[in-house]
Amino acid sequence: MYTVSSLKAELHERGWRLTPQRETILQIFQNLPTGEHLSAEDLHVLLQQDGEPISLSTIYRNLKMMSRMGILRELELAEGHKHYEINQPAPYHHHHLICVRCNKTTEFKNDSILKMGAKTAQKEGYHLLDCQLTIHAICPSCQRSILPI
Amino acid sequence: MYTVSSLKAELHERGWRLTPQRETILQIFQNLPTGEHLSAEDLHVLLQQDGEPISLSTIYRNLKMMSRMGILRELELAEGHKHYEINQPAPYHHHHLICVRCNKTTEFKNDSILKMGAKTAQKEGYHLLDCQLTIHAICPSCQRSILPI
DNA sequence: GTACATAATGCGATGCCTTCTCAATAGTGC
DNA sequence: GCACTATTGAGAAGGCATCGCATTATGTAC
Ligand SMILES: [Mn+2]
Ligand SMILES: [Mn+2]
Ligand SMILES: [Zn+2]
Ligand SMILES: [Zn+2]
Repeated sequence: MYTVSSLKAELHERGWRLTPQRETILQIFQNLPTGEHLSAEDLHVLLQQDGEPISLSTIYRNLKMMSRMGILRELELAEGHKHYEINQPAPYHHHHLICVRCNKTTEFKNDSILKMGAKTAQKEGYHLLDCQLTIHAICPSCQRSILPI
Repeated sequence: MYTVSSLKAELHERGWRLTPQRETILQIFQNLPTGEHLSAEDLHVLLQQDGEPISLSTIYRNLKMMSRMGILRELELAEGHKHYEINQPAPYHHHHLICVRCNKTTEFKNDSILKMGAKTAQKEGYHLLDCQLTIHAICPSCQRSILPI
């Protein structure tokens, strides 16, 4: 599991700083129940409720930074905004099946996909950050409904 | 290959109509060279240059509709806006390796991923539209540069 | 071919997620 | 503690995408 001290070490490597805001954000995602994903706005509200508010600007900046570092995963689960979750290695690593109509999201695991992704990145000389299989589909419930699009 | 008449048939099934604009958009994507992806704005400019302009609203509406039908794929290749390409079955089906710093995109094929995706969707009773493995990484060139984030 | 019902288009206005600007604050190394 | 400068917070700004509505035009029935 990624720790606060390893975050600090990685930040310092690049001449960056560990702030209470970054520590808080990391801890929120580390303790997030399986299957839950947070948007920037979700996180903002959650932190306000917890009594340790962080400005939306700072949240956006750090979600982006931590994704670029490979600590978080940036997911497109719904239209219009991103969702985030902690990026974990196998066997916790997983993928998403999304209904394009109701946005219902189901997680599933498949070890071989991460292996293939890592292999592909390595073959091209890339430094892997995240590997996500996203299945866009229509769920059984929405197939029965006669809603447009 | 998906044809104009099959588009017409699918639209009619739902009580929708085939318009010259929809036909044009489909043909643009069918003739797009391998590895090219278009944003809504790209498509808008391209059509204006070709002398058959289509309003941006109509482009947005139809890109979304055709993605929801499984005709096009909606891709997150860069920050801030979506890219589209035609959705093809094996052996043309492919995936994307993206550098998060310079947005360089490389396509790669892997038949087993689509098979796994189709299997997962089927097992859950979902109607598959698209299955995309996206690898976020840092390309060799960007690894050498000392750019922030 | 004509007429009708209504889906689709085009235009501008609007919405909303995200980024930007910049003064104030606060980590880090010495 | 001090200097340096990365980071934060607040509001303004940007930009992709959607909405509302009058107008146009497709598909169907006659
Ligand atoms: Mn997840
Ligand atoms: Mn492609
Ligand atoms: Zn659904
Ligand atoms: Zn790069």
